[in-house]
Amino acid sequence: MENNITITLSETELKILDAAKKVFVEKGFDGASMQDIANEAGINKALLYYYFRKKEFLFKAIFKQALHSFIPNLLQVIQSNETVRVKLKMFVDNYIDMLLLNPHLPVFILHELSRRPENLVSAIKELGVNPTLVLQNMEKGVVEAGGTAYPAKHLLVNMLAMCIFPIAAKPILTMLLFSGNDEEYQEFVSERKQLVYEFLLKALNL
Amino acid sequence: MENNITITLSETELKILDAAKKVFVEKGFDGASMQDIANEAGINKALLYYYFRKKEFLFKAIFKQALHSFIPNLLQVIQSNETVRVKLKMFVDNYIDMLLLNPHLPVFILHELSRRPENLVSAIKELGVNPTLVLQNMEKGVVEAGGTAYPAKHLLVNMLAMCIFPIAAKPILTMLLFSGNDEEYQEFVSERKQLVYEFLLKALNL
DNA sequence: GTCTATATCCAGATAGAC
DNA sequence: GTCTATCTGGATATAGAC
Repeated sequence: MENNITITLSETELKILDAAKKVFVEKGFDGASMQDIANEAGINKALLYYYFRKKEFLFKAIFKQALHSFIPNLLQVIQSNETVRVKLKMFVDNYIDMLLLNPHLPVFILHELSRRPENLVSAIKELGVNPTLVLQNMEKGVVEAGGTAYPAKHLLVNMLAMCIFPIAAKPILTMLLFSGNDEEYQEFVSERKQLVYEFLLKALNL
Repeated sequence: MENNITITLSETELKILDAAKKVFVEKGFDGASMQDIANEAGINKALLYYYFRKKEFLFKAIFKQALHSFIPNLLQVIQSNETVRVKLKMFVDNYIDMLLLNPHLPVFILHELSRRPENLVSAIKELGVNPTLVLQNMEKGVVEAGGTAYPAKHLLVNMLAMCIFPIAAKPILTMLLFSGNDEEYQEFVSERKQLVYEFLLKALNL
């Protein structure tokens, strides 16, 4: 199973990966052209093919990275020795902060997975994440802290939803709730770090 | 502002719109080809241009429709004479049911809006939805029913998030939580109609 | 209104010079 | 390794016959 090797990437290869990440995440696989990526990287288009041979291969390299950020390292937070409250706060804070830095990430991942779910099977395996344990810990942790039992899968989805959706739906929310004012939107999302946390506490009776 | 007219659409035009909806919503603007749409409609490609002149025009017709479904008619539910609890239940039930029938809708809307937010301004105006009143009503309704005050905009986003996200993230959730078993995923989403409702009640102390 | 044929363009991909 | 030049296919879009 461990057929990975570590290689040192050249300067150019790094430039390409950076550029490809930016372009793919913003435009999606179908909307991005190899010319776009070459321009962004400041190199010749043929070089892309020299290093990656096909658009698809370059894309897969990017997609894997992106998926790793998107599926947060729940294990680390949930399996830590903190109280449930602290864990929840840490998770929401860190995840929303990460998403604010990568605002296009959610829509990119959701769109590409919806177009080509096949990619997922292999990618998930490489992640090595098994959520079952995490879920059991969550549910037990809540009850032991005196909270109300709530199905762990639904709780996890609720948490992710409340963090991810406002980032994914930025354009429509900015328009609908803030008349297009971007600063108000940013402020709103920052507020959510505290408000989502409180919402979860109340819902779980913690 | 009212420069709309009502026209009767021909059989062929309806076939085209149906096909275009299916193809665009599944593949996105960049991923869909006019040939795809012609095939789906069972007609000649040139006919598409006869009726809509440009891919973009055909797309806009579809997008407008889709946006209307995606921004639910909150007004109707919220402004009704029911109790807050009933309103919440009705909203979650109806919205999740609609999304289950249109599983690609969320990602389609989010992706296209993220690619071309310009389209939004005009589309929103045509919707004629002003959420401010709705929001005030929600907040007041909760407090008057004996619940805990919670910022209405955040409440609205939480509700939408918990309904929309599990549909948008179907592939990854099916894989991560149900080892790829589709029926279990479907079952899970149906359960949410009740569980999201209860989650909201508890969080609002209702 | 509906079709066939075709023009035009652009994107992915390769060949080969340096 | 990096570039220029080029091939090839497929996509948008139009012309014109029926």
